[in-house]
Amino acid sequence: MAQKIKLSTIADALKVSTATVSLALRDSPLVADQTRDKIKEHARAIGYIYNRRAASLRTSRSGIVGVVVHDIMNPFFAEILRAIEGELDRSGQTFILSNHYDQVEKQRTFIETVLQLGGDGVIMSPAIGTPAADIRMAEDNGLPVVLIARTVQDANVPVFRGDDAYGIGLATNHLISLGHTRIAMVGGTDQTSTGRDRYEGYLHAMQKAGLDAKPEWRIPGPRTKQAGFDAAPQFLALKDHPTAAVCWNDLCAIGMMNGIARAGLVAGVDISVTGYDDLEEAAIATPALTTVWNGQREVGQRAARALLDQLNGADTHARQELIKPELRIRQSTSIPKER
Amino acid sequence: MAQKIKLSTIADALKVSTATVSLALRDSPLVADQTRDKIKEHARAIGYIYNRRAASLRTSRSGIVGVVVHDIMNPFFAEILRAIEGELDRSGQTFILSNHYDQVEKQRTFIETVLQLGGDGVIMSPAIGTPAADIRMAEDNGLPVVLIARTVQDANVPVFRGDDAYGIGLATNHLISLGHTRIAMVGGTDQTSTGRDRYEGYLHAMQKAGLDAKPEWRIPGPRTKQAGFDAAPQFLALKDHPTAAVCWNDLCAIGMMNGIARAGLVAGVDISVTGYDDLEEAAIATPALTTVWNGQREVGQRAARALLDQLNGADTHARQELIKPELRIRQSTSIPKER
DNA sequence: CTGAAAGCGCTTACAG
DNA sequence: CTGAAAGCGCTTACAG
Repeated sequence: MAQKIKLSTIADALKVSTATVSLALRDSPLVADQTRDKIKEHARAIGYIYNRRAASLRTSRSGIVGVVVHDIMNPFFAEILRAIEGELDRSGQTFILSNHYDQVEKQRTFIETVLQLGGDGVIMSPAIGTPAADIRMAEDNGLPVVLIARTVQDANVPVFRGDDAYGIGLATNHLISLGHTRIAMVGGTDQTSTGRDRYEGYLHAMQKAGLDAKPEWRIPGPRTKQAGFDAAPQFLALKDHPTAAVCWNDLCAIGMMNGIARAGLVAGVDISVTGYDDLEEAAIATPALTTVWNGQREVGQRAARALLDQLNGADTHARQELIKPELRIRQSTSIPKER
Repeated sequence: MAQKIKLSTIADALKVSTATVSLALRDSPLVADQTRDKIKEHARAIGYIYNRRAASLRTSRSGIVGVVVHDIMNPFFAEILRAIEGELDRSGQTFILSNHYDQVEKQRTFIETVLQLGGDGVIMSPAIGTPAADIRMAEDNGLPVVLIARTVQDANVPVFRGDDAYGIGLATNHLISLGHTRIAMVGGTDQTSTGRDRYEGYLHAMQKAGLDAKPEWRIPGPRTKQAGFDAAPQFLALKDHPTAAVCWNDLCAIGMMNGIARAGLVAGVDISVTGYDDLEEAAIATPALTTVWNGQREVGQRAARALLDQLNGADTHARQELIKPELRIRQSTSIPKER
């Protein structure tokens, strides 16, 4: 590694000032075309690398956006992240990513890091138990925050997520219309807005149809394939043998379908199962999963755009945008079959 | 957002110099205990945020590590990333992440970004067609590179990956020992070292057993669930009806098992299928997938540690570390059944 | 143990 | 259209 090349290296070689070089490299109209071309050409030739730390120290804009979610291994978040990446890329923003695994402490550390790096903003799916104060802390230090997927009480920032109560209603009503009367709800936790909203939505749909949603029919917890798989025996042993399961998400549903298969039953024939999210793999699961499209791409795109708009000075008032979910009927649901 | 709080804010308030504050905050033994405590206490009280850009401009160490892989949505990489994250976290390093989707150009842009941010190093699974020059460019600019999963010809840097030829041999030999003689290989591309090595390993195992590996039995391409799913009809229509498929990875295998189920056949009974990687979900697939453990966690941990060691001045000579894969026998393989 | 001063590599008014 | 100079917020020799 030779001598570090900086603006002044170019300036000296070309007998101009660093100010001119700086402006030229950023295509300022203040610089004569000829001068600019000469400078850019030389910079490329000697392999100059722009030092963003120095620039950002001066301008206090870093081009960095922090993104923190529960777990990027979860395809639900991965799909959102892809959309965010696409948007940020297009604006030349770099993003730093972290999982918080629903640990408030880890999330706090991450926000701190973004602040230290002079980040321009943060997009986050808040960890369970995130206090509004954590979000206010970021904003007080000039770091705008945008929430995705989950809400935080009293945090006065934009939120982008699906309409959970409505969406789970679509799935529940679909099963009811097929003739199911004993429908269980599997997965999700009351500790998140998403978990509460979906359970409420299920209860509401059942009540509206005049059906009894027995408390025993709720199996809370599962949010992963493994957990859904493990919950299958529990579901099958449920009192009064429900003929259908509304699952909290696709992962839980796919896992449970695998668990049902292990028990010698066939999902979509013996037991109807619905998912939630419409992950890419929902369509190729066996059987193909009836689920609710939850607009991951929409959420990611809109959240990123909202943040970018805000960075560009737009007045992004704290708004809550609910994406309208849509039912996707496939093979995992059918008319009830008594066991 | 009030007045920006910086070192000198604290220094002024406490009638000490910024040098003392700087040293105190970093727990230098040069500072008297009393002074240090007073400074740290005050810093916390007024909500001081350390400006890493400024510090790193001075020290030329940023605490940032770049990580770039094909696609974080791919659980194979996601599992590696988790391990990397764990290691970096422990050393207080932040990582910025990017997908290159096998586009050399996107990968180059990312390396450029890491350089601009003054990153301390890069861990990458090189995109198809990565020229050694791209890696040399990073190193020439003081950015150490560590490769994972794939090799780049003539790039003189550490590589951590599984022993592909050996691993695929385990799967192939397992099928042979069950009595299969017509075994196809599905998925993977010749454009990566991984793809070539696994195909070679399969050929080698077949030859060693005196079996004919017909070129038609190779279905190149699939690396995702969707692609594996789509390849199922093609496999089932193969000349001489192979009774088993060695798949290039778990995703392809799981997708293909779903495709086989759609065709009314049962994987693990009518057709034997092996995967590769032993992703978390391999064990809960239906049927549970016989596969080859590929040490994702090992790869991630060792790669991260190698980089950290290098940052701490260790002489990390360019070495290639092959993790020894292990066979995991489950339900998707059985004795051959003629169709 | 503490302080004064220089410098990391940029950008931005301000002159000319 | 171009240049000289100050300053972003730290850290690091160097004195004392």
